[in-house]
Amino acid sequence: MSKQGLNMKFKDYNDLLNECVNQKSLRGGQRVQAHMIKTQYLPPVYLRTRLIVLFLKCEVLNDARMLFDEMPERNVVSWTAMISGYSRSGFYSEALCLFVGLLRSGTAPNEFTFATVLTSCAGAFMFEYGRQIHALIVKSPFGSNIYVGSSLLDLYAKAGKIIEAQSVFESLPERDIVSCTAIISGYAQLGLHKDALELFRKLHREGMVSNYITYASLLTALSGLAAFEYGRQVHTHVLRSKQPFYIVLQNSLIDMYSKCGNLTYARRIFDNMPERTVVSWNAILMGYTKHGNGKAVVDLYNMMKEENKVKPDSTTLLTVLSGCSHGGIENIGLELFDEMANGNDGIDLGIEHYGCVVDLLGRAGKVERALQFIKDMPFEPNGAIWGSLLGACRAHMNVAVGKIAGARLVETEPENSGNYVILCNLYASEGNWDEVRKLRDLMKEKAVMKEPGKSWIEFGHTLHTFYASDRSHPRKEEVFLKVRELSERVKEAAGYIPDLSSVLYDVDEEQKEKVLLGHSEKLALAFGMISICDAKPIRIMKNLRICVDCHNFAKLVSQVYKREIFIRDKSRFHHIASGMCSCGDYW
DNA sequence: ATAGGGTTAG
Repeated sequence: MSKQGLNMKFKDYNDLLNECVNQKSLRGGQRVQAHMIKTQYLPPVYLRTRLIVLFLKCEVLNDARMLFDEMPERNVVSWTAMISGYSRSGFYSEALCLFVGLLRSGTAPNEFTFATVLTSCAGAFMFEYGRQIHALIVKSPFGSNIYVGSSLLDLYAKAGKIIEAQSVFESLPERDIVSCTAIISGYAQLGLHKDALELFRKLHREGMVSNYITYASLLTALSGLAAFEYGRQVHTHVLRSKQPFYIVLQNSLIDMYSKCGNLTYARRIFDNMPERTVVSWNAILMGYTKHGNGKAVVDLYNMMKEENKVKPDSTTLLTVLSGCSHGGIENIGLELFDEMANGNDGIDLGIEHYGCVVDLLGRAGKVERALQFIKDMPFEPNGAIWGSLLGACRAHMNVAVGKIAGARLVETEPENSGNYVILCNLYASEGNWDEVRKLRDLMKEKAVMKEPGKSWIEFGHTLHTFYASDRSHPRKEEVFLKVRELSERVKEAAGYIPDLSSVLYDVDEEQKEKVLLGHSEKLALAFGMISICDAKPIRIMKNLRICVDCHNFAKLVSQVYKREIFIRDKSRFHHIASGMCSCGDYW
């Protein structure tokens, strides 16, 4: 800026600032600002706002805020720019505070403001506040704006109100790829994977042109369904469509393949990535964790630290600890926890990380030490912690500690029926039938019906779903006969004894066995034995944790029929072959 | 001038 620049006017400043915004030049903006001060030029609202936008773009939020606070007057664009700056950087509550300031100042928000502020509500989990803003929008002329609409439906979806989200989506005067992706991902994020997939297919038929965000959301749903064939089709399609291969999409592919049981494909994508984020590492680590491959988890974690390009986050640490536990390398896990707790990574450990240590100690049979650890830890133990300890007590038949954990669990989560089952088994093992009876009464009174158990299996490009004692499948007769046949055969050949203590209904023994044979994973297994060719392994998915009896049943089937079985339950993969399971019977 | 949807974990 030379001498003749000293009497610069609005237009000159404006041109200069536009140039700076385009080039994202912070220094340029600062020079313009200094020049204005030097020449005592008082910039109008418009130019001040341009400068704020530039600072926000360069991520110097505090400088932008200072300019904003110094403004003698503001218009809706200045407010909105500042609000969206906070929102983009994740300072949602700051953004919401400013929105309140805007309303107080008597400025009328516009469609840009509403779109931004709804995103902030979702980010800050302030759904009730979002609903109030929705009421403002209804009174405003912006209800039919597509940006406002997609932001609003996303807010409802993230609040778990999918019906409201769907109705906002349907009321949109027009649809574009963003609003379509928002509703698909809404279903996927809520675990309504089947609905997400169906909606995707419908919108696709209607001509939706997907982009990489749409595919990432779709892949979340396919991971949940473990729909391997479909997932692979999406992968090929994405490759063929020659979109730039975004990291987010590769991350979803890693997750999809590992949740479909194909770690080889997942690892191939991971290895070939030119750039990785922490999510890429977490996704592949989680894959090995769920498959019980503790060594691979630790190797990868070391590789990550050696490479030193991507910093681990708290999810990484959690996954690594959980990987050591599921992978049966308790000592290494405990060592790593000490390292983490001493702050090498500068990440605060949460109660979940301490929960992993309880798992590690419990799995190693150090149940008393686990109890002591819980007493010493800097958190108030919650249901997950006591549940983990109770699981260890069941596996190692430690009735004394089990009573303590069980008592605390019945207090903290009286509605969880699974806890009663384990506790009853423990008391039954020492013949304390009085206590068993009391617990059953308590359970009848307090426990609620959990999510119904279901299992599914991919065959002939279709997912076949089974519920407990299901009679809806077209081949049900065949399936029931096959379950009986399997049961008789493993009884004879391998001494299968149904674990009747897992059934808590008050019915006779014959009925109990019937209940056990009706479990959804046994139905899916029988269906797989009928329909899938002998050479192929059977892959079953289950929405809850597999029960002890079904686990045992599958092991014996694998032994007697010489068949490889993969079961993905809520917590991990069980790779079952020759009568043994990769989980080491601890899950 | 200012705006919406996305990947891992529990």
